[in-house]
Amino acid sequence: MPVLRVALDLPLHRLFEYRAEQASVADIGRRVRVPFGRGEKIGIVVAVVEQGEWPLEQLKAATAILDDLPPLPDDFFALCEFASNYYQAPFGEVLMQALPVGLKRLAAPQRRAGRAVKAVAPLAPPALTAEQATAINAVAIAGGFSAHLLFGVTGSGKTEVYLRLIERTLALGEQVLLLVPEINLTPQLEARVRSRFPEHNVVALHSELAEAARERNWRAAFSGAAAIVLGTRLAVFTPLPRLGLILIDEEHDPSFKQQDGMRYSARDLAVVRARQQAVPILLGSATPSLETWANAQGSRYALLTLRERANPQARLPAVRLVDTRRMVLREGVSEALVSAIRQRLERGEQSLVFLNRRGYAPVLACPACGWVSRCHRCAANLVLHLADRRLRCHHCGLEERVPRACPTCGNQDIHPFGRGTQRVEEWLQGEFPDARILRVDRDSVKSRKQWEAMLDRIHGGEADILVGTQMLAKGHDFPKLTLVGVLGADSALYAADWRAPERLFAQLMQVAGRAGRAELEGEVLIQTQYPEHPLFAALVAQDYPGFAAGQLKEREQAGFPPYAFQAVLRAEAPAMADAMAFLAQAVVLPPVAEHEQVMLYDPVPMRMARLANLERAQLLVEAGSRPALQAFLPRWRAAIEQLKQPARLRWHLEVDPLEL
DNA sequence: AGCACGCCGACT
DNA sequence: GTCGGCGTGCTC
Repeated sequence: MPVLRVALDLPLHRLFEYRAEQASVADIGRRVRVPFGRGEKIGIVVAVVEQGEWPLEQLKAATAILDDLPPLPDDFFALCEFASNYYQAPFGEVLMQALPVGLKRLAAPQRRAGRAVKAVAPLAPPALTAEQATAINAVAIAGGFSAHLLFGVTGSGKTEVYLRLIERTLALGEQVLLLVPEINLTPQLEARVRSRFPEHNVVALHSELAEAARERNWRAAFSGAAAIVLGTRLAVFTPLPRLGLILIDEEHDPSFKQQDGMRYSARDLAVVRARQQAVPILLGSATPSLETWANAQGSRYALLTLRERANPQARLPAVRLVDTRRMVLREGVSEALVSAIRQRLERGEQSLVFLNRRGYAPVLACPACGWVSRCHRCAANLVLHLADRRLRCHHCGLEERVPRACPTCGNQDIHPFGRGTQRVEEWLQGEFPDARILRVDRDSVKSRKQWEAMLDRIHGGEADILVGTQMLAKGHDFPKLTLVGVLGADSALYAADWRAPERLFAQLMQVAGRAGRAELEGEVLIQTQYPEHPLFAALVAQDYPGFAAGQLKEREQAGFPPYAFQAVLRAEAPAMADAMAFLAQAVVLPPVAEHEQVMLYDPVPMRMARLANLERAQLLVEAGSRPALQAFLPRWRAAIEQLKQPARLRWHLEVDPLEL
């Protein structure tokens, strides 16, 4: 009697066995309906054996092996198995999160016919620069697995390199996986890919797609009908029978890291997948992550640099610092920036004021008694949103109305402190009464539809001044935009997070790239109290390699990644003492003593110590090598699972955390 | 993760 | 006298 070994979507690191008379090894990779507890579940057949580990008479019979889909292939299992081991996530959970929801349901709802995709007229490809040709060739001639970093500033023509490589891959009859940070923010790339390959089926895979569309596209990818899969991090798991190339655009972007459930890096898994399937992978960025840059300086990745601008008419914007130390600012805005904006208004050009803080002011406070608007569920302030007269917590979503007087002492004279986009917008409107100002942040743009409408308005010249957060920094070409002003950049310079400079540099390079495409010269004005800071010097020189070298040196001296390998154990509970006590037990578990190359730090409350009424603490684990860390984690995790779990405590492990 | 069973407080 | 709190243990 054949026995099925089945992976189920459970937080357990083991498989379950079922009897199945008709089963054979051909069923490995098929979904299966099985009785579980008093109900039923959908699982995936991982193995079919003659003799299971459990006595046959204790096994239940599988209800049905589903064959509406071909079996999931070996390479899919291999990637999931790697992810399961590397991130300490249960295998069944990893497998199941990789499938569209429709395939995990017991009762399959009837499917409707898919809509046909409208064809677009193809565009003539532009001529290549020498550097582009070299890069394309380097990827094309490498046989089997090869990893490359395509390093080039905005406008250097990275996309054209992607498109040519896609073209070559399609010509070989192979499929392309193109991963992007957030598809909603980059409709231009999707449009460009579609219009370039009108003969080929391009499908999108991201979490904002409707369930049915996502399943349809996933099936098209799996069946081989789709030639190009354009997706966000979740798409890295998509089974592709003829995968020939993986591309990762904006590889440094933090959104490639999943922040809940299994906390994986889609970028890192993509490299693993490329190696497993012996295909080339190309990571593109103007400001690579320091991990990737270090790999490209060493021998792991080949470095392909695009120095020239693909459009020779487009010049790099001039980046200037505005030293605000001895300046009178009005609402945080310098006279230099005001007059630069005025100039643009007179010339009929657009300006962008970048401030990565939404709302009117980050806090409302009473100068008489020291009261500040606090969130009672989080260790955070409530942000003043004057547009709808609410105080709002940006972490848990708590909302309150704005009090007229101080809730503690009754003082009527309470003030907003600091500035967000709403306040800057309001002030600029007073300063430039005739200018059309558009605020672009998550409060003014809530959906993809609104975002597209906003982009249309900007492109249609309906705005003179844009005030916005990082939403505006991502790859959009605004042809009439010639000035970028940056406010509030300094806060990242003295942040406790040692990755903050890396993120700030990337963000400022990206937003600077918005200025002066096409024929008009661009100018970037960065207001700062630290004009001598090396980060700004590198930014003015637009010298990423110099900046990266400095950062890597600091990281090496401090023993931070990529020169150390980290994991964190986090615990959250209603009482901080419970979270801390749990971590204190974990520090002294037996495997800790047996792994001398692994160092465990003392448990500490997290930076955001309270979130949505839960107290949070964490414990950092560090090793000098990845193998040392990887040898330790499974044993430690198993021991943690055996611990008595205090009531209402939840914990998780994160490998390669981006934020501590 | 669900979902049972299993013993101690405020309610019809 | 019960409804229900969540602690503990199991699921092939």
